[in-house]
Amino acid sequence: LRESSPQRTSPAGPASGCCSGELEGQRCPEEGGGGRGQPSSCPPCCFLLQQATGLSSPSSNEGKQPAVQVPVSVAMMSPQMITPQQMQQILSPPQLQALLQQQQAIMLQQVTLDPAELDPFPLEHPLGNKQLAFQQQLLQMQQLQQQHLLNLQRQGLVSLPPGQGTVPLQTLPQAVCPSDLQQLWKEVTAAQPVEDSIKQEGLDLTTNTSNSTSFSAAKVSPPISHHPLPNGQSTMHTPRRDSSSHEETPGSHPLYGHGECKWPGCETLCEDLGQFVKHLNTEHALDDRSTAQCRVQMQVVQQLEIQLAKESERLQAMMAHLHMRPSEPKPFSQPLNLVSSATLSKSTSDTFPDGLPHPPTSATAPITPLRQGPSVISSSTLHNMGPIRRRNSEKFCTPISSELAQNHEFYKNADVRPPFTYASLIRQAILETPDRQLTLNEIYNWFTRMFAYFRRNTATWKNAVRHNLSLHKCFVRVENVKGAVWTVDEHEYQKRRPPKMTGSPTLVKNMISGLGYGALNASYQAALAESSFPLLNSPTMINTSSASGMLHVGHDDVSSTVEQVNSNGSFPPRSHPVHVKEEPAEAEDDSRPVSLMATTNQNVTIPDDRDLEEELPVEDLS
DNA sequence: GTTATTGTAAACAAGC
DNA sequence: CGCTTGTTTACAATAA
Repeated sequence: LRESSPQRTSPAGPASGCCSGELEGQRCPEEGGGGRGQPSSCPPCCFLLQQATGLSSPSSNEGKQPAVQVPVSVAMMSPQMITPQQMQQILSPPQLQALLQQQQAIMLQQVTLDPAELDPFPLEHPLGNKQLAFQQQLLQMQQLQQQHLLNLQRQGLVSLPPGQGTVPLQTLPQAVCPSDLQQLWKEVTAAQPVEDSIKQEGLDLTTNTSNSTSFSAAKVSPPISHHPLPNGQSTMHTPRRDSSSHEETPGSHPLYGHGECKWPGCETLCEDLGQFVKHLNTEHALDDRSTAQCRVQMQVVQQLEIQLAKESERLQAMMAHLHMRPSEPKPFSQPLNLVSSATLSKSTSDTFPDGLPHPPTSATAPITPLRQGPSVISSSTLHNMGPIRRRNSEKFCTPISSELAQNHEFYKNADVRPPFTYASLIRQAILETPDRQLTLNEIYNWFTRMFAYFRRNTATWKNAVRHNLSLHKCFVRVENVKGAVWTVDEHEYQKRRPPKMTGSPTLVKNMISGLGYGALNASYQAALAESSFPLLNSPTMINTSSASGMLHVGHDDVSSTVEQVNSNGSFPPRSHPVHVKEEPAEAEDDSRPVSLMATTNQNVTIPDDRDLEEELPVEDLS
């Protein structure tokens, strides 16, 4: 019966027309154009999927595979034959993990130890393509592995702190040094090994860099790639503005410098710009070779961005440790438009008419889900790509507070629906405040502040918020002197929650079979902590879970940990459930100075949070 | 198949 | 009158 109605039936007659249009745009990222229940049509998840499959064009590598002495495995098969998701279904998590690691190690060995691969003249070397295949396979394997880790997180079994996800990928720049990359370029230039893959994936670079920079998403899900955020941003990060600004400069070209072509692997000498342009149009025209080179460059950029994100995080941790304030903004990894959630939540918790922060303005900050997303977000985020109903709601070991602590920057920037129920989010918003109470408008502000997703379609989700507030007994409306505030009856909230893992032997058993004890222990403790403590999880819990033996956790999780310290440490949880605020606490902006350091870096780039308190240009959808 | 949960839409009322 | 806030109902989708 459900299949018979391709569209979501709306009971309302006349209103459904206009709303459906808006709704369509809203749900497009989740349901895609292929209809409900088709994961392949969900752009974000497919993006990750394609990261693991399409980037390296395994089909083309398949033909070159005999040159590589890699054991036959499903991982090396064409994605047309077995997708990573299918592979994950076929293999158990430890099997998959081991498989990926094994193949990664083998390929690394091949790439790094084979002297022939270091041939400085790869143009004539028959193994050039092989190395390209290696590196692409490496990328694929690492992305697969990363996705697998995310999958583990989605199951709530692994607590992946920020930066952790980048660790496997970071081995790549070490294995593929810049010289290798240059060599790689020459190889691509010499041959056209990825010709098939390009045709296969339909990479279209005709629209210049805008498409090329977001090709990963474009080839997977044109809707989302062409679906700008309200502020005009693309959901994918686009360094286009940089290049375009270069191109607008007369007499210069981003690919031309010091009298030579800076096209990767080219270095052709050009006397002047005109000659260079001619050279560019002739030697680097739109063809398979150029697109292949562009693809490789994308991968390089992606790797560097991941590296940058990690290094930035490390810098923040270092500066936090040294009690320093970052001396300079981070224009790349830290969009200027972002606001410290903790700081803003403090400053806006009670004092209106502030509250609504600016949405990221396209003029100043390209959104960077790629940069922060894959390396930071836990895989529960991936739920948004699936059916709408797949909300986390903290049922399985993924505490919303820790999830948000780890990924709040991602949610703040990426137009991705948070995998939590409205009730969970509302509760989180309320509990984040020192008084454990918020007005409705403040809850709205929290939503828009914390999630880019909620910066549009305000009518829809605000209605849902109000609906949830009224519907759930756990939300208690308390009349205040200045109006009404909403509080959380934690007892009621806990009551409505389903049983935890402790009461689900089957789940525990599955987890034991699927993961090591460490992860189980971590998630178990996390679930216990989440269920036991009504308020935010303690950093101890986070550290404990992070210290699981399965995944290494270094100091990279300091940001999330410190942030939780801020959330809890500065404002110890109150034992009494509700404390009706009698008057607004307006002078709390500086009550948590550490938060400026502890939350992510963009805080420091914001001179004043109140600058972001204008009304959002929401409902931009036409 | 049933039930509970959740999201969405909408009607409605009260207050400002 | 318009907006916000709050309540309620209805329905669909999903998971248990």
